[in-house]
Amino acid sequence: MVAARKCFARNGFHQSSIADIRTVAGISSGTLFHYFPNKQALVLAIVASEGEQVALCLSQLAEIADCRDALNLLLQLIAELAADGDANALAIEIAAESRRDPDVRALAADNDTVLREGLEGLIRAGIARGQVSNTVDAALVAQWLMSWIDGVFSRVSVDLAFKPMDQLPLMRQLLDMVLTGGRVMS
Amino acid sequence: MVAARKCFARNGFHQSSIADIRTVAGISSGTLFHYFPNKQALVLAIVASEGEQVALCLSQLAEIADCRDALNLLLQLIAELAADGDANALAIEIAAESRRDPDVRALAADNDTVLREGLEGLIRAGIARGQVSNTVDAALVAQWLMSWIDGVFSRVSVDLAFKPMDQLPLMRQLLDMVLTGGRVMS
Amino acid sequence: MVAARKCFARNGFHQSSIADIRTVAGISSGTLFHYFPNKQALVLAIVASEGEQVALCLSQLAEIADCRDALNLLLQLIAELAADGDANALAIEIAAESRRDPDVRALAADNDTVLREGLEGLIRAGIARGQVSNTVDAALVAQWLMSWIDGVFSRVSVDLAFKPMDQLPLMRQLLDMVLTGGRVMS
Amino acid sequence: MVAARKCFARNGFHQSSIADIRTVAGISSGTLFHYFPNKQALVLAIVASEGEQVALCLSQLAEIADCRDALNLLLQLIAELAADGDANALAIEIAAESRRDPDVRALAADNDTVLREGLEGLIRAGIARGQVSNTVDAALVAQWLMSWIDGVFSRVSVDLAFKPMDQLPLMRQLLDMVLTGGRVMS
DNA sequence: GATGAATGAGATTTCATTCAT
DNA sequence: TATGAATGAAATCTCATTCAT
Repeated sequence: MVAARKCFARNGFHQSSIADIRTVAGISSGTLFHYFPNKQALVLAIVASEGEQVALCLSQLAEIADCRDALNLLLQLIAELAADGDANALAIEIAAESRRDPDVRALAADNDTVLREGLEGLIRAGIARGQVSNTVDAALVAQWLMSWIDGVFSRVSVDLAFKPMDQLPLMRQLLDMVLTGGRVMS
Repeated sequence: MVAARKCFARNGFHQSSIADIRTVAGISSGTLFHYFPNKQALVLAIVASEGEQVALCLSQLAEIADCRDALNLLLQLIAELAADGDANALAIEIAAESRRDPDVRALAADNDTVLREGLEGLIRAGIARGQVSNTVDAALVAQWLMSWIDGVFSRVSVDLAFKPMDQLPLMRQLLDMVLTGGRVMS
Repeated sequence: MVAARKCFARNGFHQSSIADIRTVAGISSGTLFHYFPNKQALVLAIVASEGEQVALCLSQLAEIADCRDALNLLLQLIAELAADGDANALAIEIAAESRRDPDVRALAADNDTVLREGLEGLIRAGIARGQVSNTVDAALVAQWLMSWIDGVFSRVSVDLAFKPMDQLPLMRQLLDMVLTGGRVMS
Repeated sequence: MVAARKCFARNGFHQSSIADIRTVAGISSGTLFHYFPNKQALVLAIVASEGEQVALCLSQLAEIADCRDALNLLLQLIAELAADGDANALAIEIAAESRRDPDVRALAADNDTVLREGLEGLIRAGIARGQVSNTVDAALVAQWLMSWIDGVFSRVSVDLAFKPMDQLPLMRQLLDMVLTGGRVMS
């Protein structure tokens, strides 16, 4: 499955033939279909594993006492992950594939919901603990962060000059301001 | 070709067969290949036409006297465009295809550069006219806006509950703050 | 399609690969699938063409003035057809395939009904014209003849020593007796 | 193997995969191939077991004192067996497979010969005992009965409205007449 | 210019069979 | 004996592209 990941990241789901994958994996086609009933199952397995990583990452962030620290760390993790070619490529492949395969879409939407609700949860926890202004609309801010996250992944892929890390200071200040509430809220 | 656009938006570049396209277009395969030497040319033509729309849009924005008005309008146009299913789908298809086909990537990168430099130009013009703080890093802000734009397109596609328009007030305030300079700059 | 017939008769539907058929037909696989969307369609086309032959044959028999002459001729035609290797082989293949593929079964059942009702019609016409005893149960006799017809096809295939023609005199006498009515009816 | 029988009857020899059979049998493929060297051996074993049943049935019929009683009983047994879905399906599968696999054909032909010669033997015994006219051509009548038997199996499979039992009275009268000799012989 | 029949390489998937454990 | 992971040949079907008409 690690081989499939590599192939898919490099060439995309539909441009990676079963022959490519089995060659990289060093197994026969029969063996491949012994473990995965069809190519879609392979794709779904990879989407699911991405989801597990998201969940794992969120559970670690949730243990950080200060909500702002947690979110700042998240921004940094995203910037790092976006710079990882394979992770980035897979994210875009999954987005594209979601448009066609309803099963992929469902799984990807689950992953997405986990992340978004995780962010929302972090913010709410921050409000509860008094670390974030109680005028903040947690759902809206979570959506805003999700846009940025998706955007960073996209940018890295499209614009070779884009360095996620360069965006961090600006985003941190904006996030700080948003969480502080004040004039910024809708 | 409007038929190809429809097919590509609906099913993706690789899932739309020539047969699909020629059926929707109501022409024979021979005729199709008379106008486009191969399938890739069809894809490139569509990517190019997207680019023309971007350029057209920017030229109109450049004529607006107040840089902030222009950028606010841009935010709104993006929010509207992202909500258009076909435009959104095509954007994602192009992003995915760019990862494999260098010709597509080159063309898409050109489109991207046009937009990014257009934004940067708007901001610089704003600085020159004194509408934007001269402490603002135009390139950085343009990149930040590009992230958000890409992110909004992505969000619409992934999260059915996401409404681009809901994000506008927040983004407008943030943009305003960023352009005003002050503490926000890196 | 004549090539497919040959292959199917020789090796059966599932033992004839597309490659076999296209080789015999002297065309490429692409061409084959240009005319038939899939292998099943090829099978169905052949089953349908068998049905047309049955209908044609029956329409000719229906024009014979004497019902007994018509039925006697039918017995002879069956005996001749059963001796034709390809026709015989196809009949058995169709019977076997009908057990699995509902579409084939439906078409084969149609063919079968046409023949059975044709026989019944011949007998009823004979009764109407006074050529056959009006104590005869036309449906039952038609069923009996159908059994014999199927049986002859089967026998030829299983028992190399079986000569359909040798059975004709016996069957003609039995048929004559049945149609004459008398003690024989149920 | 009872599981294989079930699968073969339901789906046919070539449509039943080894995986199907071993699942129904509740054993592993390794175990299956421990007992049967290959799939063909499984088919042959089933064909052979059919033959044993035929032989058993005949030996019981041979013990009946009156030849006509024995043959009448046989007609009834056939009508009952033909109505048994699995037995019927297998008979057709064997007929179809015989056309391709010489080993199957040889075994099936043996079974067939046993039955035909058994019938012939019953009739000859009847002649010897004076229960059947000595003008009767035993071989020919046996062939005629075999045709009917095969035909009944085929009819049941093709024509859902066909009830073997309905045919019995007619066949019994015809058989009676044939065995009595007289005008009916060739 | 327009057509659509023909091509054939290549894709996914199945399945009988083997063999190390 | 029993297992089931591994094999790889072969099957069906797709599709971008060509070219004679």
